Amino acid sequence: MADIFATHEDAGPDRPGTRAEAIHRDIVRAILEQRLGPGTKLGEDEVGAIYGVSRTIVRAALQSLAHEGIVVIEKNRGAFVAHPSVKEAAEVFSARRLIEPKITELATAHCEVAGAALLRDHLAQEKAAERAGDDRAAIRLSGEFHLVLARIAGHGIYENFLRELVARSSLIILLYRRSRSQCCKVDHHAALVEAITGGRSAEAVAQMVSHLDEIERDLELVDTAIPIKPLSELLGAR
Amino acid sequence: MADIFATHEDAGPDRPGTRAEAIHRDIVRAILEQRLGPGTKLGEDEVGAIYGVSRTIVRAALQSLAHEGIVVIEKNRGAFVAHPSVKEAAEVFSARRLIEPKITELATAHCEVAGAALLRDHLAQEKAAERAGDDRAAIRLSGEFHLVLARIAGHGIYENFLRELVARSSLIILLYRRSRSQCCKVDHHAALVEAITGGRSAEAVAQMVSHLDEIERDLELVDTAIPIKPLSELLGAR
DNA sequence: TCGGAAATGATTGTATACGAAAATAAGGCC
DNA sequence: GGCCTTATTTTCGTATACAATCATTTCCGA
Repeated sequence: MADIFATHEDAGPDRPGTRAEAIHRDIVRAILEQRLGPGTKLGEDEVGAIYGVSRTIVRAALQSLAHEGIVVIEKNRGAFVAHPSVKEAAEVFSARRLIEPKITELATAHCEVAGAALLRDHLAQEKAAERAGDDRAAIRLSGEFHLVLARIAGHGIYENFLRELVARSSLIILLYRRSRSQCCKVDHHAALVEAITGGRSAEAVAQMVSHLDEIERDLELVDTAIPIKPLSELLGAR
Repeated sequence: MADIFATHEDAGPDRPGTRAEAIHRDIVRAILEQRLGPGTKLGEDEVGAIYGVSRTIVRAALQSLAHEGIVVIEKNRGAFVAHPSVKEAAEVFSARRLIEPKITELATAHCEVAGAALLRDHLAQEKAAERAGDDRAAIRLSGEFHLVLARIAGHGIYENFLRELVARSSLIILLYRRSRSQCCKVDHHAALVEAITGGRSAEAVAQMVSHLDEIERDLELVDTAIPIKPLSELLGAR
């Protein structure tokens, strides 16, 4: 089947799109890098000052983030980085266990040379970040690995769903992880890439399932005290 | 012109939340009732005039709808009701086939007396609408049936995902159905309710799968000419 | 000293104004 | 007559101003 309508956004180089989308991406990135923790207040003026835009733009970005469930907007109170409850955390991971095996299966089927190259390149980036001791990049890349898989799977809806789930996972891990160990081990990803590029679908799916199990096993899903995070000069700094 | 007063007090018994959310819901409702078809232009001023609010509110609603994939915003062009491609249609239904069996399973497990009452009440509404020949209500209720199931399942993420998928399904059915027959037969829903309230999980899941298969079988997923729809005095009128 | 009520400050909700981009219509040139 | 160019109009993108709401502080009385 050929893609008749390319209604989706281009995956070109870096595309600012609208400014609101740029801010959206930057905040998601900050969450993926765990610079922004749950409960952090995102004041409209404050964020607007950081990015040099008006509140109008910031509002659009925050509403978009709220729709993805990684920001909570309280009426007349403001926007805050979401603070997933234990129940929500469980929901996020059950959703991932449902969707990601399917994505893995699709990715294995659709993995042409281009896809294989993408995967190997991403894996190399992960390894490089880990070797360089760049924890922020490492944790973000390990989350984005799953999105690369979704991209290769060629299923836009699953990709969007997973984008949400991965971002929320980042918050959940920050809140509930019991160890300080790396959450997504590069070894697992490497094994996944092996199986996928080798076309071994069943093996790849099994790898993914056990990978997700391992991530969730490192969580302690009980209510914890709320860690309040300081202000944000964490944004915009690149 | 549309009377502004009507929308002002016509908030209904359900909570309006913010006004943007109310507009969001009303447009989704219009799509579920197939009063709004794919490609319909949703001008900001036009919609704002209908609901008696400023463009600011309308923008928020449209952006939210765009995020759910049922509205497409083209830069400097405006917002339009989405026109799902064949590929997107296939994606929507593959996603439903993945999620809804899981929802059915959960709903069966969590279906207490309250849930059973909800289901039976909804089923009665469907039957009543069908008997009354109210096609609009019938088609909307048949879509919302699946959302009731998700609500009973008690899984917020699945519920949100499915809300998106159901709305998009409505557009897809409008575009690609090959017959004029009712898309969701009440009989199927009745059988589902039977199995679910009876606690027969496997049977319920099987019913759901065959139900989805039937819906999709009634679609002809090939590109068709674009049916352009007239303006919207379809909104706000209840 | 403690508690409550009013004033104050900060922040968001909403509307409107202005500039920019694109679609549309009009006009001249070939 | 057809087509390219240009003027106009509509519509959106963004910023800003004002109003409403909530949180906090202050002040007074018991």
